[in-house]
Amino acid sequence: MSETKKTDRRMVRTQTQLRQALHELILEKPYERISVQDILDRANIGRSTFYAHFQDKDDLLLNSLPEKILNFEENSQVLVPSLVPIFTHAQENYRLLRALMGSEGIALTFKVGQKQALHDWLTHITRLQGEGMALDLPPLVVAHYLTGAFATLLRWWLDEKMPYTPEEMDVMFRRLAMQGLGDTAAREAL
Amino acid sequence: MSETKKTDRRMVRTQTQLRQALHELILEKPYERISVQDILDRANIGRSTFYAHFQDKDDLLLNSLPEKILNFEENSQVLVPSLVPIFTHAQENYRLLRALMGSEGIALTFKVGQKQALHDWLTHITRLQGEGMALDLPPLVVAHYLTGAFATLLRWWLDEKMPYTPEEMDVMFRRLAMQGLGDTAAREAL
Amino acid sequence: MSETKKTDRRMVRTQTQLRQALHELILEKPYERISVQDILDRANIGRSTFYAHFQDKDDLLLNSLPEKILNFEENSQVLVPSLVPIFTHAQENYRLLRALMGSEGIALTFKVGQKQALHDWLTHITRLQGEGMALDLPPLVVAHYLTGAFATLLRWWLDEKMPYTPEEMDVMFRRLAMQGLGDTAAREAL
Amino acid sequence: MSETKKTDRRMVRTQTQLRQALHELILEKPYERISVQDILDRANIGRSTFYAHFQDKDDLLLNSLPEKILNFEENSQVLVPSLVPIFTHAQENYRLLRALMGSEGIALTFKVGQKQALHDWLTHITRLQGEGMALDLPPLVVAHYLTGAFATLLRWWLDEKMPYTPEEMDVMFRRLAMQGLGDTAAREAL
DNA sequence: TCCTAAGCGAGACGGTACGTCTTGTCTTCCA
DNA sequence: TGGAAGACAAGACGTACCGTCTCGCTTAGGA
Repeated sequence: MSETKKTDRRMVRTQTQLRQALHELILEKPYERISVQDILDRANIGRSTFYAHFQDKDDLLLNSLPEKILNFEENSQVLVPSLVPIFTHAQENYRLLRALMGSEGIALTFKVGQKQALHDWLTHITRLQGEGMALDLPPLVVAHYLTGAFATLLRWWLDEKMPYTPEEMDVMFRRLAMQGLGDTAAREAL
Repeated sequence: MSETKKTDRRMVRTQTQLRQALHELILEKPYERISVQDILDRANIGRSTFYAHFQDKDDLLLNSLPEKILNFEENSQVLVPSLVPIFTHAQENYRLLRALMGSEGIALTFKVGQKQALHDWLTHITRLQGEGMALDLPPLVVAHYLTGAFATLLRWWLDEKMPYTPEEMDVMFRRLAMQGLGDTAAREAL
Repeated sequence: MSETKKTDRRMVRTQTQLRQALHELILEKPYERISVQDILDRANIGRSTFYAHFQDKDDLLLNSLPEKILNFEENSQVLVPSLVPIFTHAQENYRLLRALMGSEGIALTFKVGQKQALHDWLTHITRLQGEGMALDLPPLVVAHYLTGAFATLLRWWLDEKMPYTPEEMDVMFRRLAMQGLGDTAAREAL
Repeated sequence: MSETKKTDRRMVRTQTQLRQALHELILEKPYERISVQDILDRANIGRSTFYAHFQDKDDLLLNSLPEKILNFEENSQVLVPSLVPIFTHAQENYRLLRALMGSEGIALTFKVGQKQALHDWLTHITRLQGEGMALDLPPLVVAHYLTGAFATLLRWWLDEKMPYTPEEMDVMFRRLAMQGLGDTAAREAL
């Protein structure tokens, strides 16, 4: 039943070439300084073909990146699920992500990823609430708090050349998220 | 000792005009679509003059914004000081910040602000540690965690047209930071 | 002996559709702004099919136009034969020719037509000379002179929406060609 | 009181460079195959600068050519003034005109030149009529007839590498224009 | 009647040029 | 003498076409 036409395969190939070319270029020079023409030259692709497939250099970038940067396993009762897979995934794409650091490319990537993560987390929290979990803070606030903290930590971790293992990061993050700083440090009331 | 020459005053005036022009334009159209020429036309300033004062459109923007988005009072023993002044400050600049939302302008602004906040917070934490506070997590991790969460919440708050008062935001944030979600929600171990 | 295969008929049909489509489009917009794609869309013809039949848009145009714009009756002893049939012919194709006016299309058409006319006229003159006619000017000069004058007049006549009848045009042209302006106007020597 | 500003001189220089570059390129390859980019590269001129001065490659061409291809001395009582200066002028620009031959460039040039010539000739004829000259043909017809014949002859003359001297061409043309072919060849009435 | 080759539509593709836009530099003019 | 004005080089952008090509579908005409 494989309905893949020859034409489709050609298009997939074209897109792959473009993605590949962009990846290579990202490793070579700052994302901002990569022009569409650079990509075309590298991929041996015509200009119009590029614009037939992608809107933008940015569009291609997003299409080029791992589909799901964040990937929640959605059946647990835990409010903050393990983030090990995510850190591991980032680790696997380390070279590319690192090369994007500091450029608009990384901002774009994280913007999209964070949005996705936010949505997932919000859905998760809402579901748990529906299943009877008590939560005396607005879910939106919690979700933004968590994703913001997480995205920033992830970014820092990559920036600093991954100074901890994914497991260590996960433990630290969940510790902060679940217990806060109170046990450790605070001696005053708020 | 007042060494303010005529020339200086003129230069201040020029810069003010440019700032003002940018502010107006930000309220009119997306930051990305504002060209240097737009600013020059609005301010009745010559091109070379602009580049004599600022490197960039971005440079002008950063110069145009409230100097300190984040401003810590640095004498308390509290790990998470009150954030009310910051929310209030943002509230006062609401129109401008709102207009920047979604554009690269806000990314830039927050990038700078967050960096500043990170530095302040880190200094603060380190000082407390020096004064004997126990903290079993790396200060860098904590500082990034907190600033990331805070910046994201602030951004969301502005995006959503400030659905809570500065005081409410402050309470919620500190609650999450100090106690985490554990009391509320978690019933399982990690 | 009719060797017309079905296949041939199919091809004729395709070419006719293309010609027809071009004609329609010429009446709708300037020739330069008609793209091959426009023609294909109008004719419901595939791109490759077009290029199997014609080299060019121009090729199609020339193929689309009345084969002989100029048509000499070749037996007379008159140096300048009646041009009435030509004007009449142009009159019949008036709408199309008019629509082409001002565009490269008309230039192309007249270029081809004038070339044909030149050749015919030159042959004609040479034949007359061979039959004993005295002519103290180079035939090439005379032929270019006449065709140039004629083509320009024809063009003007179409441009001006045919302000005279074909017969009037013919009389005036032959008058100028045979007698020049001398009788009328010149009082000085050259 | 020479009011030529420095800025003006700079602009003149830019335009001259562009003209010069186009001239050179025309001598090297067909006009159609010269791209704007070619001109820019040759002239060391920026793209935007080009479009600030000229609409088009064509615009530049027309600006590049001798201002007046046809130049009537307007005080004589002669219906067909001497064309020697024009042929001579063409002769001086022979290389350039020759290189343009066959391309759209020459079509454009002659189109503009012929239009100018037509206007001048028409004015001339009309003036003579006003001064009492009898002319039993419509001036428009005469003017188109003459300019058409002349332009075609000029083109042919250049095409054929100037087989006659300007004086010879002038004599032949005026002979044809003033006396027609009648004396020579015609034995029949119209 | 079947089967094979040609005509054909559809449209992806590489390539080229276009005219627009913006940037940052540089030169000239003017107060 | 320093700021205003603005010409300029540079070069990326997204659009429009072009002519080539590959692919299957349809169909005619010979076996």
